[in-house]
Amino acid sequence: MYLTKYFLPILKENPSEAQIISHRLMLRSGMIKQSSAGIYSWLPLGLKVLKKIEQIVVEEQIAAGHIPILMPTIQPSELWKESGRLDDYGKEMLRVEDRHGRLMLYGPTNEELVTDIFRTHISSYKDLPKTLFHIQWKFRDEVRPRFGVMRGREFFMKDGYSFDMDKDSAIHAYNRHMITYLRTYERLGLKALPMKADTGPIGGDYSHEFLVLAETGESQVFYDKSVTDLSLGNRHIDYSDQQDVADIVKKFTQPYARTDETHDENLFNKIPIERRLSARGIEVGQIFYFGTKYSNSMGADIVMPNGDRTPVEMGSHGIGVSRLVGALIEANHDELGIIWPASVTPFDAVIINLKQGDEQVERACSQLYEDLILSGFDILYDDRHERVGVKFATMDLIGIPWQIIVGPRDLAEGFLELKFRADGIRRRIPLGEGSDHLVKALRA
RNA sequence: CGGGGCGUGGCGCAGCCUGGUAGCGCGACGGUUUUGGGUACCGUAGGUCGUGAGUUCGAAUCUCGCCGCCCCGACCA
Repeated sequence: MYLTKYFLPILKENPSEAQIISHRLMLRSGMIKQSSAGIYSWLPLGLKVLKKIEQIVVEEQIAAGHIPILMPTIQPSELWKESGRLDDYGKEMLRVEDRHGRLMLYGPTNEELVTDIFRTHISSYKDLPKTLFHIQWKFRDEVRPRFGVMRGREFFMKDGYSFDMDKDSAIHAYNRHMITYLRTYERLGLKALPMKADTGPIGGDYSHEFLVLAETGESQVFYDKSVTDLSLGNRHIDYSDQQDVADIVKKFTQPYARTDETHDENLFNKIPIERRLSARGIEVGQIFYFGTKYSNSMGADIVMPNGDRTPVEMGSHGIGVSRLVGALIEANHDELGIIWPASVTPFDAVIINLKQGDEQVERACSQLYEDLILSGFDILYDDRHERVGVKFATMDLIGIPWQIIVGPRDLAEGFLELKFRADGIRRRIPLGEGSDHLVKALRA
């Protein structure tokens, strides 16, 4: 993408409404624009990141055998009357009336809808287990939205719903989700710790939430340092192996890790003092097992092998996709701007032309651009007629991991410069034939 | 929802106390500048000062209502 043809509305100054760093950087780098309190438009750069996160989330769900669907944002209130949540949910639920005077609502979550889908089409244990998920915009009319997309009213979220014939199988679904989530966060380059959670308004008695440690987090968390050393790495997961999956989950949930809601001072004090840690955390996901709460009230029964009818066992599992954009920035930035992890960066590299208008340099830049695009990279080419300082500052701000710097001085000697955003280190690289050197460096 | 603050061109702000129909910086746009770390010069466009009512000869400035936005708290993915 040639920058002069793109839409990247950079702000030089901090908008006064943004207090925390991720919110500021998202506004300044032209990722989002506020539409009203807690509601945002996603501009090109922000949308690319949002979609990349979404893609990773989807891939990990599919890898575990979970099935994508898409449910609507506007839901009929009748289903919520059935489950009993129409009154329970309170003012957080945005209610609207259609032209016929029928009460509708903008979904804050989808248990009712998915249960309705399930009960009309599935009625036998033979069709189980099944996990349906979707990634859709949700709306919760927060009293006080804040922190930009991290606590908006409208938010993009993956929510998955598991259906199983018995509790054993449902717990396996729960465990499976925990691993898919851990994998997802690892791919995003985030350290997210699973913590024993309160079940909140959705109800149930089995729940973990995932927290990214960051000073601006909204929750106080307490944990055993040993939990931060755990990671899945590249190990292969066989999701059908119930025992193996349970063992992995056990390893990750064994060490003490709780938010202030479930914190138990006595248990915490049993951890050796040098491993006893407390910090702030951003919640980026939560998983629940809640049994038959909805299947019971909504009549989602299945026929068991012995012919008995019984309410299906359910769980729900959510990852805040739009919130993750903010969380990622909270975890990856410096005083100059954002530093994107390679997995979600809006562009793989940017070509900075130090002397726009110079025929040689322009030719070299376009050639590099073509070569790198052909090699499969997503490249931004800063071809603006701007001072170099402006270009460097802009690219540091938007946080593209690699900056390919091309100027007449180095070019005359057959070199260009490659700068890594994260550490600022620049390397002089021979232009060579084509862009082999670059491709190698970018893939490293 | 309780407490506090703010609403003046795209962004950041001044002017308001001591009423006399708007100003600065950045940005945008058009030129010149060909630049190795937030750009130099010239020029142009853009605001009925959130909104409604009131006071007054006259309101961005004073009074009241309403709306919006931000911060702290309670709440929340």
